[in-house]
Amino acid sequence: MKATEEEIEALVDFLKVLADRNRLRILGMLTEREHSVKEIAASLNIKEPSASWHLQQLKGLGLVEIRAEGTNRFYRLRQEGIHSLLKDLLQRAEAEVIEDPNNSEFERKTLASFIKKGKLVEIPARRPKLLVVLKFLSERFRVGEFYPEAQVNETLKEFHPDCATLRRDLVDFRFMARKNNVYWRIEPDSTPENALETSP
Amino acid sequence: MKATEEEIEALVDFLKVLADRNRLRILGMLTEREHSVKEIAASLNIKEPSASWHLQQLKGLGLVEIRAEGTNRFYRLRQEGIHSLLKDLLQRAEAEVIEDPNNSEFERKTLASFIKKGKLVEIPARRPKLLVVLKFLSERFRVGEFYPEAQVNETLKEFHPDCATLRRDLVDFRFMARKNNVYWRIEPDSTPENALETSP
DNA sequence: TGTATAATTAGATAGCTATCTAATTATACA
DNA sequence: TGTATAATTAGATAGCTATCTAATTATACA
Repeated sequence: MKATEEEIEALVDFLKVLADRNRLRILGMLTEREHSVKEIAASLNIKEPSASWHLQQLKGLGLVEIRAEGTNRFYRLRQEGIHSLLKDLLQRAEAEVIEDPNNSEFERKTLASFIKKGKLVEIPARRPKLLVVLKFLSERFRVGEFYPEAQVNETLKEFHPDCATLRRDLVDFRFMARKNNVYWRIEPDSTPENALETSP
Repeated sequence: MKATEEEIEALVDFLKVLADRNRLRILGMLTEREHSVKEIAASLNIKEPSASWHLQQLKGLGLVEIRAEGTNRFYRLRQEGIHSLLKDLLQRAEAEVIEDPNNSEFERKTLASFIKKGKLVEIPARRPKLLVVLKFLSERFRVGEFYPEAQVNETLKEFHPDCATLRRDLVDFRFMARKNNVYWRIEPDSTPENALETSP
């Protein structure tokens, strides 16, 4: 991706406005129906000037528009597209970071539940789930490269403190091979013989 | 959309990390290849501790991972999915806010160039583009409702200070009708007779 | 074992922003 | 015309965060 400086500035402006708990809640409220400033302030438990300020931020991005009625000013979402924008963001925030498009549904769910914010929360006890996690971990290494044990440990420790168990499992379940304290990743379809041929 | 409080918190955390010029630039750099902390600091023209701090923020979201090599630590994107995530966000930030899925390509482009951040940057001189903009503006009013002139002006002023010209054009090009200083939107397929029948 | 390089951690700070209260503006209505 | 209600604007401030320098940690290599 080649983003120009201008694009980055525009995106930062956009994200900065969105990256606020109360403004997201306002957008959430407005997906249902229009609301006056007073209503919004009451719902968020903030004073009216604060609500007014947030709404002006959102208006600056063109996300909301105003309808005046007496002394009230009803704010509403500018377009339904925003609806899906928010929904998408929510889903992506949780999932996209972790998902691999090649993964099956089972693999996807397993990884989603065992890997949170880049950490392995627990080494799965159940064999099928363990295999999914080991496959995922093995993909942190490149096929064709050779890794000293210390480096394997360091990489695994990023995910879980018990790198020794993970390292042993990776070898036992044939995701990685080992010789003279040097490790390498086994390609899914490679045979032990092939792997040995390329060992250091 | 019904977002739980937890979902909102997760999304805010995610957006807060992304809503930073330097972190976006780092992600941009990492879409091309892995980089050391030193390289990133040099590119962004900040000191190494600052670069390190940004990378830790990104790591906290699981967006990047580390490969150690000697005293260097090379950071790389965690997955290609992020690539498309960023690209999407960029496009959306620009376009989605404004776009209407029903619009033709021409309408989409015209609106994208004339309406920036919810403001009409200029009243188009060319007839076809003017019509697109007028259609868009007319959609700010509900069919079946009647609007006093002051309210029409206020709504139009949100887009451009010269509300008088816009109001006149809306009537001249038959997007809206007017009687006794009250305005209403004409449905695309309604005839002048129909419109008069429902006038107040 | 000592020196150099890279990175991180600790601690300080400038600048930004979400919030508040008080004042002002705008509208409705008696 | 005066009063009440809603919203915005003005001005102040607490709290957060991106940044820096200095100190520490980790690794490579002579």
